[in-house]
Amino acid sequence: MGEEYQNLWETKLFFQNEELDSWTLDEAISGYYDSSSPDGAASSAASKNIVSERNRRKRLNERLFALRAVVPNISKMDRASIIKDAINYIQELQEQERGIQAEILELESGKSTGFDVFEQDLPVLLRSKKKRIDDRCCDFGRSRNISRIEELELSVTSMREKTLVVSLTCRKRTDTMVKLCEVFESLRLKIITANVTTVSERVLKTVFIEADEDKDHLKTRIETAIAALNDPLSPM
Amino acid sequence: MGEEYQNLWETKLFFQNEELDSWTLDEAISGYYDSSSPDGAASSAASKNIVSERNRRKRLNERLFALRAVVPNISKMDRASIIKDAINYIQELQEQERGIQAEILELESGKSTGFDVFEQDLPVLLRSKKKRIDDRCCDFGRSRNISRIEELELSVTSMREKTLVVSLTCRKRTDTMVKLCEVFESLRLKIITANVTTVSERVLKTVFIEADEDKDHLKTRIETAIAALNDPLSPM
DNA sequence: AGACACACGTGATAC
DNA sequence: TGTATCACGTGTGTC
Repeated sequence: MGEEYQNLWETKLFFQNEELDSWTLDEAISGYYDSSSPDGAASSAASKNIVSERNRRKRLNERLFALRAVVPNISKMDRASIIKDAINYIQELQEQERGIQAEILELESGKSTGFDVFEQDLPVLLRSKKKRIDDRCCDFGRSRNISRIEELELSVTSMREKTLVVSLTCRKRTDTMVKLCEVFESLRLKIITANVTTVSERVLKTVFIEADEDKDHLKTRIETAIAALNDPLSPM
Repeated sequence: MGEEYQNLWETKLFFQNEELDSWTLDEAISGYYDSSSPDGAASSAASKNIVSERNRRKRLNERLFALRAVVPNISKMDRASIIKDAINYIQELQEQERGIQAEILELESGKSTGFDVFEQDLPVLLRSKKKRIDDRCCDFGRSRNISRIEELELSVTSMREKTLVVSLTCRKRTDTMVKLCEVFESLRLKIITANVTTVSERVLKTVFIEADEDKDHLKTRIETAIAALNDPLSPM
């Protein structure tokens, strides 16, 4: 079905090119369409235009053909479908690139050889006491930059239909994990599973989300939410 | 120069769409070109064809526009140039992908100090390929020491009455996480909460346990269980 | 002027 | 049958 259609199209292109190669161009034009122009100059110009336009179409088809060649899994051989599939393919590759760049960023930022123990390993009781101490520190630090989300690295990748993966790292400050959880609480997301870990003075959080939302859109939402948390007084 | 050309083209498209939106289509056709067709049916068919063709061109231009949008560093706004740049861009991305695949292969087989990536952060395409590599490694390693618990670091701390915290790390091999879970299953512990994460080719596991058991005793139990898993043939 | 790029309408053709 | 796509020649516009 689609296969025959492809063959048809290429056959058409083939004949077109064959005409151009085998015939003298002026002959082809004059023999085809000489109902007008007793004037020789005008005829020449018209034929020039015709052959030029023909070459232009030929080039465009060749490029379209080449585009189809570099895109795998082309469904239909439509002109529009070719471009559409190319767009989708480019977007896939771009997603890959972004994810991997984010990973490399993480890789470079958190190059700590040894790995220390995690705050989350502290027992709940101790942590509550610790929190009270932190709160006192917070009273001092509210006007400073304690309890902010610092050195954030955020990447949102779409896994498959309806599933997004948010993976972020930031400096480990007091209540950073709590603040992160509050941020994701405020976004009202459909969280499939989430994981928060701290290692080498940084917090790593990974969240699987079920959503139709665009990944870039979600990313900006998270960024704005974190920005609002970092600076609650700013116009939001 | 190229900028004005772009604007020109988009203006043309704009007018084209405006015509389609503001006029009645049949009016547009008949008012434009009514030199033929005294027959009403034929005229209708012709106009249908005309509007259909117009929509087709419109769609194609939209797709071409979208293609231009996803391709960065577009030099000229030519139709042909757009497609050409898209092809070049795709080929660049494909090269990048190959390089990164090689990196991942190294990363997977060798030791990387830094801190890499959650496996789930890898894009889907790469993951499928990666999985195939993993499977191959598995086939080679089954008879050797793959799927063992290697380079284990284990600590058991008693938190307060009746609560122990096990925190361990080991190399990340195939099925390491599964094996770890099996170990803790076999110990019949009363697990409050557990967390497994992989970072920098290592697996980190933290388990909160409710037990009266002595922490050193639990530690030796875990060690022997892991030893038994690593060498099932030994007298256990 | 000439070269180039585009949109348009039209007929042919395949499903 | 009608509804898709396509190539073609042509007119129009810009550089």
